[in-house]
Amino acid sequence: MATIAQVALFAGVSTATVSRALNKPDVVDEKTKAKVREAVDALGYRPNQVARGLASRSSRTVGVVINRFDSAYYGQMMQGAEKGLRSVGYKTIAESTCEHADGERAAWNSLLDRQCEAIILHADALSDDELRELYKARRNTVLMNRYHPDFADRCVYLDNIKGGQLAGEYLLSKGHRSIATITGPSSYYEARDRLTGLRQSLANAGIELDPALVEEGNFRDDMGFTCMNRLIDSGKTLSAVFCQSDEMAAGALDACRQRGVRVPEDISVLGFDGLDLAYHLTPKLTTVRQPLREIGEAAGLLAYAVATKSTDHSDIKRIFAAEVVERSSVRDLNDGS
Amino acid sequence: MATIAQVALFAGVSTATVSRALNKPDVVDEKTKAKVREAVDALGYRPNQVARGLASRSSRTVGVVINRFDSAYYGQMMQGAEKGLRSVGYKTIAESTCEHADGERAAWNSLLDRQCEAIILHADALSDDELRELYKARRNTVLMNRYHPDFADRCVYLDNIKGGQLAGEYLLSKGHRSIATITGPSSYYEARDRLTGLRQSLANAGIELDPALVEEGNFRDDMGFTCMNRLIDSGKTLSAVFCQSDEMAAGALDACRQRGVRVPEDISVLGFDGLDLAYHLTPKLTTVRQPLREIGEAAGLLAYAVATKSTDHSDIKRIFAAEVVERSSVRDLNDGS
DNA sequence: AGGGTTGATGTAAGCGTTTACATATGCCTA
DNA sequence: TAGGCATATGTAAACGCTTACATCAACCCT
Repeated sequence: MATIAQVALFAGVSTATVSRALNKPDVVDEKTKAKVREAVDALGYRPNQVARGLASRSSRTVGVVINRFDSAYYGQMMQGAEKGLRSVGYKTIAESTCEHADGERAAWNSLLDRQCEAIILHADALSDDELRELYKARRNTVLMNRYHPDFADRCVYLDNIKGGQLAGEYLLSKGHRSIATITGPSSYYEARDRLTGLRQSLANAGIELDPALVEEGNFRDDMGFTCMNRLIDSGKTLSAVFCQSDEMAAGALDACRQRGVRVPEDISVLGFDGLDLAYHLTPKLTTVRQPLREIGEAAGLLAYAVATKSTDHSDIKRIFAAEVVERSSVRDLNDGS
Repeated sequence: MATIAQVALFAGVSTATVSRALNKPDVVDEKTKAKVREAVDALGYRPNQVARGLASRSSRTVGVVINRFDSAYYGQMMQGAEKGLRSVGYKTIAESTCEHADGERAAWNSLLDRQCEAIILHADALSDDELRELYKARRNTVLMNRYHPDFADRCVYLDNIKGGQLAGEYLLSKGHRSIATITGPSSYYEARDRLTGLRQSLANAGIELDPALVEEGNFRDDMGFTCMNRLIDSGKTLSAVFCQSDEMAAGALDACRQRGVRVPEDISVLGFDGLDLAYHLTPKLTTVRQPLREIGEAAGLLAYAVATKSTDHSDIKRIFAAEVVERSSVRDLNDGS
């Protein structure tokens, strides 16, 4: 609770000298520094970072606005972002929005009011147009795991098209030809991209994705359940279904179990995300993993670069690639032949 | 980026009046307020919360130090805490520590330097003695889901003894008599308490817990796997095992599957925590749920009370009760008789 | 010896607010 | 009409730092 003035008094120097001794040690005399150190220790002085921020107009803080904390998906990105920021001495002030556009806007504003030097936004609800407005108003926003064409250099994201391709190629490589998919909402570009990627990979193999085999879900497990049931009811032959999220895959697995279809013997199921959840499912889910922690960390680093106005941040990775984590929910059809 | 001085100039009043118009509207004239409002709108003025905090010496911020964000367990508490804090207009500045005592101490200090008015600590690594020191130094710390006898009124936590009892009583009610348990590390009071509770409930039914049937795990799934194997290998008869975490239960389920013991036909498995994970396991795991979001929210509210030095916070719930969430991993032995 | 460097420190003006205190105006009452 | 009291506003001093600028001493060079 001691102030810099008290330290200065104790050490018999001016506050400016104390400040310099602490912040730019090379410009102050060794003996003076010793006196200051002594005073600091004696008084248990710790600089008030808020005052420091006000005076130096740099809060060393960035805001994170995120849908929610209590899901592994967001949690991993949050973890990565905070880690990245912490590694450069920045603090993370976090706000959840419960998937509400008003919440996202309000959080963005109030974090700026707190003098956050940059904002990491995981915007689910805000439209591209609104994001453009925000970005115009204050150019210090970083989009985490979302791509926006107008400020691509402020986006850290997964290449979803490649992710979809990877899913398709993997299934193809295991001998699957009749492939179904349960997508996310078509209003999400992630969902569209993954579908596009899947289509492309099939097309490369001369296969067209049967429209009757694509069900639109919402990334959540109950829709995985519903869509899988629809797929089964359709009576179409299908050997594999690619779910655009692990949660939907979990629902799909439940549906299969209830209907007596065995996974992977009768139908193979491939997930997407690579959450811990996938590991705990039965059968253990083969899935396309997004490197969420890495994406979060990169977003943190990019936010730091933005905050410090460092012009060159070409060293920060912004586009990430998915990878398949092979477990036991996809059958290798080549084996049996 | 407008400052209060510019607003004052624009409105033709003093900065003090602008400040009052914004913060205590009832003491300023209606016409003046209108002028101020106009100026605020015209200039797009938004008060600098950092400066405001410095001047009024209240940052309206509390710090949360937590092990990590990327697990459902911590995520839920984090979600609750942030929600509680947000509901009273406070910001959450969060730091993860990766289960490291140094990290917890460093985070605690640096958050205080940032003028957090209270700290919510989920301390895993810090010992009771160290916590006592911290608390002595600054009495504005709240312990989230941890109990410390020396400052019980600053703790929000689950009644783990009752939780253990509940587990025992539930198993008993389903007709189980040979009960095994896989505990957390005995260095954790939670683990000891849950075990105590289990013992008590069995004792009430005239049963003594067989020491050979208690395995010490570490709350994580690999140890659940290992311990379950040991239990099976022991050759002892047991009809149910109570795992002190859902993760360990997941591991235990895996072990059973590998060894060909059916759950719940051959052995029943009861979890603890009530994470989403439990729902996705096969069979769906019956578990003793801790209300983690509620605990987090209460911690947030208590932190607020501490921050505002409100003397009476008897309305804030501090001790929470677990509840069993019934699913399909525990067999009802009464049925078959 | 005088002028120019260099290095170390002090002085004081911010940073953008809040707030105690002073001042001014109008109104009521005796 | 003077005194007292509200009410509304302004003045200026904080809050705890940083930092541009001024100052001063010591040293070096010609």
